[in-house]
Amino acid sequence: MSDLITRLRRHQWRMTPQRRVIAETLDGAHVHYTADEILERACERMPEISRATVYNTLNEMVALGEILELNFDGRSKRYDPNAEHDHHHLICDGCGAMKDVHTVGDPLDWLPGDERHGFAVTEASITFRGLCPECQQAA
Amino acid sequence: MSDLITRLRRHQWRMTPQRRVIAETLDGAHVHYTADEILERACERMPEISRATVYNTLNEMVALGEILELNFDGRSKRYDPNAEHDHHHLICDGCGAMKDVHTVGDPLDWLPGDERHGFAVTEASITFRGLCPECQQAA
DNA sequence: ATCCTAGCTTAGACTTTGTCTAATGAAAGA
DNA sequence: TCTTTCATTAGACAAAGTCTAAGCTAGGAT
Ligand SMILES: [Mn+2]
Ligand SMILES: [Mn+2]
Ligand SMILES: [Zn+2]
Ligand SMILES: [Zn+2]
Repeated sequence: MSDLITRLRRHQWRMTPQRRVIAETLDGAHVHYTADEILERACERMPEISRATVYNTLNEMVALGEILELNFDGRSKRYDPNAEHDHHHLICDGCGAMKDVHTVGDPLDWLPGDERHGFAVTEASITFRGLCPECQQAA
Repeated sequence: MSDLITRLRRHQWRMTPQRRVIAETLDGAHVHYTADEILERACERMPEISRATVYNTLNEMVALGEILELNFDGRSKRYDPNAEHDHHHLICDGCGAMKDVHTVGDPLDWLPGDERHGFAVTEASITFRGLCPECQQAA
């Protein structure tokens, strides 16, 4: 299920131990770590890995189109290995839990022509918010 | 048309010259300045105003619910005086131009029950992207 | 009109997140 | 194995925002 590494191999991209550890950290469903969380996890397996390498590698993976860079809160960016299948996000206002979600139909259809200000609109990304099951209980 | 100041008066909120200048800078449609842009504009009318006051005042206005804090690019936050009417945003990938837009219908309806992961979903915000008329010409 | 006080403003130190640099190290083809 | 090119590293730097402690002021009380 190491899908991300398989995809990365397809590019001419020197595979170093550092890059492998970072890619393995990122692999999985509903994974949306910050650079710092990735560094922390990578350090458990490779204590000498540097912060600069984590940032370099993440930025390269984004440039290759194999991971997504997300900005939800204006604090740290989050990195999403699910770059293959278009999706949106659902975030818990209580604990920050974050899920990949899919809408019924194409969000571009929800923006009528007279609301487009002459733009050629090509993309829409949606952030849904609410309370996860655990946080609903707590409330 | 100084709508924001009118709204701010309704809260118990000491009206200082600094706060008035910041509120006046923010007033208007399709205004989405960064804190730094607001500081720059405020300084034209009140050169001694401090960066800390701009940040303090913006955070208070957000807490009062009279302006919105927006995060698009993971760089600086933007502040939106249009907090009364629900809306979304359309951004030009070329020049960064940003428009308020309205969808046909309620975005919460586009998220089916089996995509909600048990969350109580209360809000959706959409960022549309594309090219503005000027940037389409340039391309 | 003056006083008083809670709360506002200020400069600048500090924090967080991320980028850059220049020296060293190592992957991969010849 | 050798070589070249690209990757890694520590630490300096930068941008955006928060915090602190000292002085100032808006607006109510007298
Ligand atoms: Mn995702
Ligand atoms: Mn807006
Ligand atoms: Zn939660
Ligand atoms: Zn444009």
